[in-house]
Amino acid sequence: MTRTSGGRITAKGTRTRLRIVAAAAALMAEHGVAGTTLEHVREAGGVSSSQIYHYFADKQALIRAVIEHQNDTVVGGQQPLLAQLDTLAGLRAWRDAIVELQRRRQCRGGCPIGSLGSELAELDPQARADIADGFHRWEAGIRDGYRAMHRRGELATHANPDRLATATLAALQGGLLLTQIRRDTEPLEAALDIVLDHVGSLTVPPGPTDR
Amino acid sequence: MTRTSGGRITAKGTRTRLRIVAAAAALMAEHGVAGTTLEHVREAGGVSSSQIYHYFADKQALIRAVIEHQNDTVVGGQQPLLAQLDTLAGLRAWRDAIVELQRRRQCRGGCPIGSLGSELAELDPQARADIADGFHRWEAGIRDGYRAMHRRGELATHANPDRLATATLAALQGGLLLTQIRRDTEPLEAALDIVLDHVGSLTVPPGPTDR
DNA sequence: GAACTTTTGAATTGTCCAATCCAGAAACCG
DNA sequence: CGGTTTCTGGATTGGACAATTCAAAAGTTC
Repeated sequence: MTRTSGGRITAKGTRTRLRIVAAAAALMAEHGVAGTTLEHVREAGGVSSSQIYHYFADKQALIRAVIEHQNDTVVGGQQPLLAQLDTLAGLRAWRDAIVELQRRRQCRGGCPIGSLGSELAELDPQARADIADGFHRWEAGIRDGYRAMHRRGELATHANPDRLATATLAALQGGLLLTQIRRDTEPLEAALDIVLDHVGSLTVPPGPTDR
Repeated sequence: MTRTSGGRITAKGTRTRLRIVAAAAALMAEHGVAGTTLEHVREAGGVSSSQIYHYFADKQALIRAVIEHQNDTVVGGQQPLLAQLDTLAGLRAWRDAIVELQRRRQCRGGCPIGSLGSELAELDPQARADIADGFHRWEAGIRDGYRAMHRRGELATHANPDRLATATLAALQGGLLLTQIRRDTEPLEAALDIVLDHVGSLTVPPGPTDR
């Protein structure tokens, strides 16, 4: 997408570009944007300085490519789980998968998107907009499940699926942050559980008719 | 606290030190740690380079002083509101105050502590620990209210006040982050409301006896 | 396979910024 | 007041790192 100069790209070039972005994304997820120098990227990606500048105008352009990459990876990566978010059991499975992932990571590094957002929001307006976009896509995935439940009459009519989705994503982000800071999955679990419990309390049992 | 060399401090020195920390804290809250140079601090605080290094060993030491400062300011600053968190009305007032504050800020800058945490967690272990401490103090303030309600029998016995407090802080942090990224208080409101609604649903009405 | 374009490596430059130095002013203490 | 310590200002240094340059290698196209 972001090419320094217009023109075609060979298959090899595409691979090199991807290697750079992937390396930068991994490093930035682990050490933050400020903690990642282009020298680190060079080393981790096995590329030289001029290659980076061949594909990206400057560091800012690389950062934006990383955001795009994370948007695709994070949201795309949990697609199978998101698709099942239209039942309480699906929500619980999603919760468990996220908690388990953080546990395996030893709670290091928060959300790849959230961390970027926190670091760049007041520094680069374009980056902020790109990250907002990623969050919207993510939230949409969650929202679809709630909407389906609502449509099927499994959620109380007074429940607001869209607002519920926003709150779910917020709880996830906050839970991830606290979990990262504390090096303990407890906050993440507590944050998600309260949302799921709340959704549970809004659930209309299929057996007896309402009221 | 963090002096370069042991010795006494005059009243003037204390004021200068505070001026440096306050200026650094404000700048870092607005532009992030990486976005704040010591030159900015110098200018904003009206001090010279040597003054900063007279009171702090290096930039890292200054950052830690800023964390301490924010811990005191943020948690201490909402003490009057936190003290009233033992009723549903008090919780609502707290929620409204936070939302109103973000609105006045035009949703710029997230939580002063949370932002520092996200940026420093993987960069400086000591900073991470200090921030964890601030969160614990904050959470304790919230927890006290829930515990009081629970003790008075206003919360269902099966409710867990400590876990509720953790989830509340997580929702707040996540809400602040999304609100910062979206430049819209909606996510913050949704995140806090779902928690308050949940607490409300756990509330035992004072009139009729349980069961 | 020849002409052209894209891709790559290594060396280099320029800038920003953290950190240091030192000399003089102000404050403290007998 | 005289000696000592703390505090302050300005100028400077050193290093890290983003960004540039250029020529050679690999790849593409006809």
